[in-house]
Amino acid sequence: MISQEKNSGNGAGPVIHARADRAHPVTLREVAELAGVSTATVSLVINKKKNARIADETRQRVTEAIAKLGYRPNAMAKTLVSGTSKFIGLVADGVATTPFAGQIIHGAQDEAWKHGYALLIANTEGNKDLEKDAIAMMLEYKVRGILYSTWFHRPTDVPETLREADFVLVNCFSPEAGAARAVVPDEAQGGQSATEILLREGHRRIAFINTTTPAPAKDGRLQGYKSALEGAGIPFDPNLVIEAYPDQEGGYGATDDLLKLKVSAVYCYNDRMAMGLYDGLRENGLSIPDDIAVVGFDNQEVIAAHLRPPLSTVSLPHYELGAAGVRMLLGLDAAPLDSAVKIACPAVERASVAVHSPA
Amino acid sequence: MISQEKNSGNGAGPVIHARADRAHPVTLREVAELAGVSTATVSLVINKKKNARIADETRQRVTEAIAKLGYRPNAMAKTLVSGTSKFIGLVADGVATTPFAGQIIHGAQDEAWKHGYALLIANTEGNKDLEKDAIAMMLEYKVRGILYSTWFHRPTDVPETLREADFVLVNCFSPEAGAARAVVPDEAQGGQSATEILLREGHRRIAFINTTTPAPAKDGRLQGYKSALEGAGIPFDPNLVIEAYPDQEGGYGATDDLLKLKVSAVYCYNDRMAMGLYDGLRENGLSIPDDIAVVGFDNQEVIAAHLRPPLSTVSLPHYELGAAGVRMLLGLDAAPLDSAVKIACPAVERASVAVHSPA
DNA sequence: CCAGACTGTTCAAGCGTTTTAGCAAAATTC
DNA sequence: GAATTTTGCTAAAACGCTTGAACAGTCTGG
Repeated sequence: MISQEKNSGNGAGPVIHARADRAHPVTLREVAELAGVSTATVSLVINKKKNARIADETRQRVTEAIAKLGYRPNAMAKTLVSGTSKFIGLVADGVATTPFAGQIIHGAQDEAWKHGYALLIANTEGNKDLEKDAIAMMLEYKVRGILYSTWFHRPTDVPETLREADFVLVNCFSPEAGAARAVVPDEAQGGQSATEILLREGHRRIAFINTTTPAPAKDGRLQGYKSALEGAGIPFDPNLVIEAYPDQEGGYGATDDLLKLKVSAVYCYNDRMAMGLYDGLRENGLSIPDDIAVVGFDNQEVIAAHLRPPLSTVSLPHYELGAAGVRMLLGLDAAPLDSAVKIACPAVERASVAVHSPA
Repeated sequence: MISQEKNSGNGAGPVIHARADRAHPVTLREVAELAGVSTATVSLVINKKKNARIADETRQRVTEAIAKLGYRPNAMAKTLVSGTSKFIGLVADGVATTPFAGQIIHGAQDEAWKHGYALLIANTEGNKDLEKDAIAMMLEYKVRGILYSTWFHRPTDVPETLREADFVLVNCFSPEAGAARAVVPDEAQGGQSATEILLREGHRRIAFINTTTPAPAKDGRLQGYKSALEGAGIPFDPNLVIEAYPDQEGGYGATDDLLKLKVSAVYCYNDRMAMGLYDGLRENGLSIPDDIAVVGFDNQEVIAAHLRPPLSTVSLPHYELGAAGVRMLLGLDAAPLDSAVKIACPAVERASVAVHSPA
């Protein structure tokens, strides 16, 4: 409607450029002039100041002028006055590499939005120079704070410049204690939940195919496996833990070793290994879950939900990590400096573990 | 080093807060005072103005003052003066839903960065209200322009407010001609490439499992299949085209129909269908690629690269879409209003199609 | 040795807001 | 009906920066 009015008189010629005429953006002053008041008044009306005393009639006139001109406040000017912007920076090392980062972004954005903040995202793909530039850019835009995130859970150095801002590590943590606020997934609890899915169905002899790659997840998930067994009164047998590279090929390659263990169930370090293992088991004529039950870890949708049979697994709470990071940054959640906050990894049960209905 | 200096004298007590002291950000004026010059001079030094005449000695002093104070220009103030910001907005409907969006972001960011722009990303997950807020936010931050992207190639309505900005549609297009600049994948060429992978290996009777869901991709990929056959002098046989829902289950379910066709090769609408088809073929005791060759479409890494055997497919050029979108926005690439620019979908050959070395 | 050119630097206006102090007029009190 | 309070609004400074005009000095050529 508005742009219609603005464009009236342009005739019915072909569209030259698919955008409205916005050579000179409308400013507060113009609104003020049209409404016949001062800019101060317009500002007061716009921001609905509590103790501003504005006559209803005036408020009305201003509102109309705003609508008529299609006025948009200039956030830059606003920020200049207030000192800090309504931006939260998010530097990620792998938005493109992995589907996970998307969830962190999503969670962070929803939470940020809720508090009136917008996300300024920089994807570094691990490039340190880019990272430095990205942080510099964020500092120049006077972000409220920065979320520094990694695509897989790991220790990380805190870049020097990051310390110039308020920041929270997301899905990573600083090895030096007391150095940074951080939020990470609770690997141990996740590993325990994964194992418990199997225990609950009566499995007693459960193998764990761990990763060969050192990582907090490697230790945590193993720890969880042990805790679960202990909780079920089953002694931990190190022979039941084998290791392989954490991808499809690794899982496939572990098949033979696994079969030697004569277990009725196996818990894989991640869904990709489980996917490879599916192939290996199938080639051996074994059926899931009847011959052997399988659980994974990560809940990587494209894989887990669509394997045949669908894979029981444990979710990495990326969405929650992002959201919690924002809350910690804004001081809404407790954020200890001495240890990372842990977010639960919820179990997701699917058909790769038989559901024995109680007799 | 710098922050060391600032903190010297703080004693060796425990770290209270993991961030530098930045209560009052350093301004241009402070730098000017320390250097004993005017703010104008500092500004000139910082921006390396061509025709600014600054004594080396002065330049030196200013540079030192900047370093010493750890000065960061205030981008907001800069923007206020210049009128438009160095932001490009990117609204996406599915950063979290799909791994693809990450590539669009990545491409857009790399290209934007190259030209001194930062990306202001908003993930709407399809929510129209959110979308409107997001666009409003971008307009208030006076973005240079907006990239409006969808996670799968489709027609889309252009939101009214989007027209207030300079914009480009990415991975989508407006059904009304001449209404918007747009960049999309070249589905037809992709479909042709996919089919040609099979033709090149001597297959003559090739099935196409298309999707049941209407989409530009459905038509384009079929079109490409036809062109490829035509190019090879093979008449198009509609009976060789079957349709199924475009996911693993759909591909799996299409197995029986496919087998009836007695083809030596099949081209699937996407990788997920191919993944399901793998299961179906395997259950029928058929081996890939010896009994039947398979190609997919999308090049969804987690799937295609890691199936057994790895899947030959065609890449959706998301990275390029993002990059091209930015270039079109900035006027670096031609950007016709009357039809979308098409980006090639490159073939990715893997082991699901036998490679017959020439005798 | 002076006009003109050049060099190095500063002045000051302006970008679009917010916000505090203050002012005039209207309403209320006694 | 004077004093006081309340109401409705505005003036002007400030936020941190850029930039064209202007200004002293110093060179240069004639």
